[in-house]
Amino acid sequence: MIVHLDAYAFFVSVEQAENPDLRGKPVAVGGELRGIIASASYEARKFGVYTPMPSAKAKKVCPQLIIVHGDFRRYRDYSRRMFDFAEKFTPFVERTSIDEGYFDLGSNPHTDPVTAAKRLQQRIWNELGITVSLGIASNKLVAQVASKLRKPNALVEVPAGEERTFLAPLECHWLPGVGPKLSARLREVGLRFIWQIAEAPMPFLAQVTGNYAMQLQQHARGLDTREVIADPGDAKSYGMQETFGENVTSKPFILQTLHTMADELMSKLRRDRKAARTVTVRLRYNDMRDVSHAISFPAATNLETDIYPLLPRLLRETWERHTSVRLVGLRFTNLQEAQIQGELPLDAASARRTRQYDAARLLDEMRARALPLVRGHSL
DNA sequence: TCTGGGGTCCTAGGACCC
DNA sequence: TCTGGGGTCCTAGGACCC
Repeated sequence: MIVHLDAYAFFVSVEQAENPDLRGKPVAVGGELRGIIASASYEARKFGVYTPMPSAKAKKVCPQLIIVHGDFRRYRDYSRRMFDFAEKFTPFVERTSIDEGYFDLGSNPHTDPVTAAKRLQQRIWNELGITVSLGIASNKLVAQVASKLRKPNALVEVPAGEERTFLAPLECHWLPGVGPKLSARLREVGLRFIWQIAEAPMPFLAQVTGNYAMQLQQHARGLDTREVIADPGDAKSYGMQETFGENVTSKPFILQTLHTMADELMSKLRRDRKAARTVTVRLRYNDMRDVSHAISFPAATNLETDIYPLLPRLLRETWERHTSVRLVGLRFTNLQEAQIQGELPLDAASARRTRQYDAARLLDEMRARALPLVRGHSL
């Protein structure tokens, strides 16, 4: 059996665990200026605060709302401890996000999944003060839906053989992969409930959802063959984006922002001994239109000398005159293991590259050591 | 006081190769 | 000379997830 764990209002729960005064109050974690609500307490939701609602609007719907700024280091720490508990029950744990994951209890016939899940739920509450919901089913998909069905602090078990019956009466958007767009499209053609997708003739469904139709119908019938993966592997891209407090029309300012982002991302690449082959710049204009441009190198890199000259060019290609920019983003994709010293044979170019790489890494390490002394705290 | 930030995956068209 | 078809890579955009 597979268990899906879903923390309830995770960020807010962590804040409440750290500061019990916040319990029982309308609390949200979110940004101030043009930010959005990332997590809202049960009390806040009663006022109509939901995610991702603009913070400004949330404050309007619920004037007494306490908005806390997120502390992602703390959330990551709680997350790690939460999944450490799960690993005491089974080595087959797959984290899918900071507050969600699967674990497979299948192999041990002496373990009753429900009893084990209850113990885990209790333990997370006792030791972390975090409320989680758990879904138990024969596959990932059904376990995930089950865990989200009756939050908070729920434990929903779907007995083997009843997957399809369980999903049938739910509205389509409960299926993972059915977001606002597809949901609306399905409704347009009269498909409102999951049972209707399960029973729809395939040619009809294919007309509506294209190549996705087969998988969608499998899911609607409660079928899913994915396994719980203990090691999800490395990230496939590194990126950053920033929404400005006010829309920006200054190209130099945006270029400066891109440089800062590039520095940070290249540091991350080097730290993880990765290099990227593709760089993408994205602008979001004041009308919420996203425009992006990308360039690929013949070989992966993580060096300023390669990346910096590209930024003005990418910005120029993405830039539209007379339109102000609300967001700028930079992303590195097509990641590879970085080539580091000791690789043979070395031609002149790659030798220079290696020296640059070592110098850059050294600089990163020096910065990492110096910063805590300079600032009085570590990152 | 409209609409964040971190990602993944898919698609479609064009270039290019054989 | 006016033309096929398969394969791969690259780019831009978009849907979706938490």
